[in-house]
Amino acid sequence: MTRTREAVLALLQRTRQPLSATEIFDRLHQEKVAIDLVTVYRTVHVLKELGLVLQLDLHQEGLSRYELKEGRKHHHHIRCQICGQIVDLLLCPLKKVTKLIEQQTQFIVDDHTLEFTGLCPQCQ
Amino acid sequence: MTRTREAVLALLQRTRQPLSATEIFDRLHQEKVAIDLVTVYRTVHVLKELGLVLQLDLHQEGLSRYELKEGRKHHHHIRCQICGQIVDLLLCPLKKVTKLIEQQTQFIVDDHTLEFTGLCPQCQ
DNA sequence: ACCTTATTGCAACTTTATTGCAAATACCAT
DNA sequence: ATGGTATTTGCAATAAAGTTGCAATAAGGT
Repeated sequence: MTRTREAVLALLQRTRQPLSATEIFDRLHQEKVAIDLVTVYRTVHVLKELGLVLQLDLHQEGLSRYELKEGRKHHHHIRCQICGQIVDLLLCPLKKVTKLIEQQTQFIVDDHTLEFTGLCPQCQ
Repeated sequence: MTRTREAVLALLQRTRQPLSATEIFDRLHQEKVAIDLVTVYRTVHVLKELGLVLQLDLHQEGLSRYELKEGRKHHHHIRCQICGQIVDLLLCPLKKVTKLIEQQTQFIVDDHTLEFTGLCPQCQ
């Protein structure tokens, strides 16, 4: 664990929203932390491998976002199509469905992604 | 409707799997249909606007895929992590959940994406 | 056939992400 | 602390997906 990685981790800890690589880069530079964009990519990759961070690929965003996994329960997201705000959904209705799918398709399911989009209260 | 657009549409009609822009380009060229990659992108965009085609952004693929919407019911997908095969799931367990989310978050939900990944019968 | 409008191809460009390599930093044993 | 090894970082170059501007071509109506 280097100071650069600590800085990325600390940023993710104090940020509610899942951040993209560019956002991590920009925010750290605002805080006078010198970090290369390549290092951001490599760092989130390492943190993901270590199981500390989750990678999110939200529909039609065309980029990856990263959020802290540490101590968080399995959850999903809803994104506002106007302002881009991302809110956590502390539910998952897919346990039974997963079993049904395994029966119907003969796949072994090992993951799923679920995301909602819509209009947040402010943008309605 | 031009012959180029007909060719893309016809390809999507006879293909089971959702295709990426590059795949559409490659397959049409194999069939001696001269089409520019840019035109593929513009065509699928138009077909999407017309409501004929659905855009899929599957998790961690890093590209968009397109499938025919025409006459198909709302559905989701499961993708094999080994061979990349994509199979349709003719179910959607999210109607009640959507209402719950609208109550909890005050968002107006207008869409969702749901995708499963795992191992297909052949790759297990 | 003619004229207008929409579509296509080419080239250049944008954005997100990855790779190679040399320099800098962290870690460990002494 | 000091030195040596392995890891990490920054820079430059590159890759891949997708977009934009513009001139040339094709489509459609009268």
